Amino acid sequence: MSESPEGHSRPYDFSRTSACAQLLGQEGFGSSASFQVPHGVLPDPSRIYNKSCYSGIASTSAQAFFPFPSVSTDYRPSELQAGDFGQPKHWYPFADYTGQLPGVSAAIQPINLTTPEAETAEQIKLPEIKMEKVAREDYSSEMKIQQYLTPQASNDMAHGLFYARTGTWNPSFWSFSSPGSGSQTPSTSSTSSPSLSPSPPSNGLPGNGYFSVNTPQVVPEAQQQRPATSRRNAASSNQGCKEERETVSTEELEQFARELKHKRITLGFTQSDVGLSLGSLYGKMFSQTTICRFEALFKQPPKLKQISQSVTLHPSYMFLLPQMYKIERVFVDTRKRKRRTSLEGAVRAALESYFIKCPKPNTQAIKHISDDLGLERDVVRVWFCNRRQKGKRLALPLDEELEGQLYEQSPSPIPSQAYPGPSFTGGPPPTLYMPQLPRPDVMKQALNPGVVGHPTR
DNA sequence: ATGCATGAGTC
DNA sequence: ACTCATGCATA
Repeated sequence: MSESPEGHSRPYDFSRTSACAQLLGQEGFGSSASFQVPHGVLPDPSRIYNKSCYSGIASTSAQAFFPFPSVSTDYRPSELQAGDFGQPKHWYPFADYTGQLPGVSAAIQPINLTTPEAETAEQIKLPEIKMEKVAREDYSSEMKIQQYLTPQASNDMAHGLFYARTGTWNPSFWSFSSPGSGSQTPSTSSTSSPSLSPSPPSNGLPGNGYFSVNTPQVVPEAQQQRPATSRRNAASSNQGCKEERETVSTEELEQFARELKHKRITLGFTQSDVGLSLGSLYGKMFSQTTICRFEALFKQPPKLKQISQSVTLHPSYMFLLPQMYKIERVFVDTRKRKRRTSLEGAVRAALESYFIKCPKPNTQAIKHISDDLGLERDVVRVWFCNRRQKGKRLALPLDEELEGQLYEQSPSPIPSQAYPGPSFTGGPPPTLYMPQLPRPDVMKQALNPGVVGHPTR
């Protein structure tokens, strides 16, 4: 086996996180109708993904205070750039909003430092985070959201959540979360104040008003109870009681994931940004990995599902981020994580082969395998665990399409009788853990008994 | 995007 | 000891 070079640091890039989620939430999911993405509008994707493009102050701090107009402007930046290749480095997602065209430079400036919100942000002192890459040690698994509510936040919007700004959200999609929203017209303010210094709530900004959300406690995933019954959605019943909302349908969640992704990309944020920002909402951040899995449409774990549900139900939380963002370094990577083992192709194939024969090897079997392949027992054990997990993950989505016929009903595509060794065949063959749609390369080998006996040592 | 790892909860 | 949710590290 081989190991990866280094494996200890656990950096978390807090650099530009703060505003992100919020942005995403902000209007982003607005009119889905406008989600058309004219291909070709993104001549140079790298630009958007390139961190340098938006690592600057401008984007983050500024973004936070812009109620994007309609999504139709997505990808606008490209357009701008089209005529301004001289400034490839800066991609300002909201340039269009500001009404400034090419003069992008303007948009690049720390525009909103003058806005009330900005001040607030400063007071709360969130910020270093967003601008610079903070020391890697900043990896903290915990962050505190201290100011969930800005003082002013308040009242009128008390439970109002984001309703006020429903305009920016896609009514159809979010409606179920906004009691009053239904009646609102999406027009809103978004267009009203393109200025660089938008004013507070009243004008539709995701400003303080939204902080009224009381609540951190509303969100805790745990609380998201899901009334088995409902399938709910839209519009319904939740008069004012944001806390309990019923279950969001799968479709809605998928929709959410899609829009989240779309908006994220549109705004030039990374999955990490989203994870961190979301974290500020729930007191727990998520890794890039998790967000990635989430975006991958429903391969995500239930827990995240709940979170998305929460966000879906309480989109306004998305607005809270920037101002209250506060990360506290709780600990500085003290634990030592085992170095990641990198299994060679042949070994993997062998494991795959074993897996097919017996997805759930007992201790003895594991020992046998580890000996055979020259791997640590634990490595083998973990591999099997992960393999099973992977199998499920892959199987599930497919399941829906296939109506579960393949995985739910049949234990395994490959009869377990094949497992070599007396002690390995134990109980009934497990279900689900099947490598569906195996990658040819891997499976070919895996299915070839030959490799099994030839571990790479 | 995904492979390997960790840790909590559960059986 | 397993599942599950999630993260670090890497391809």
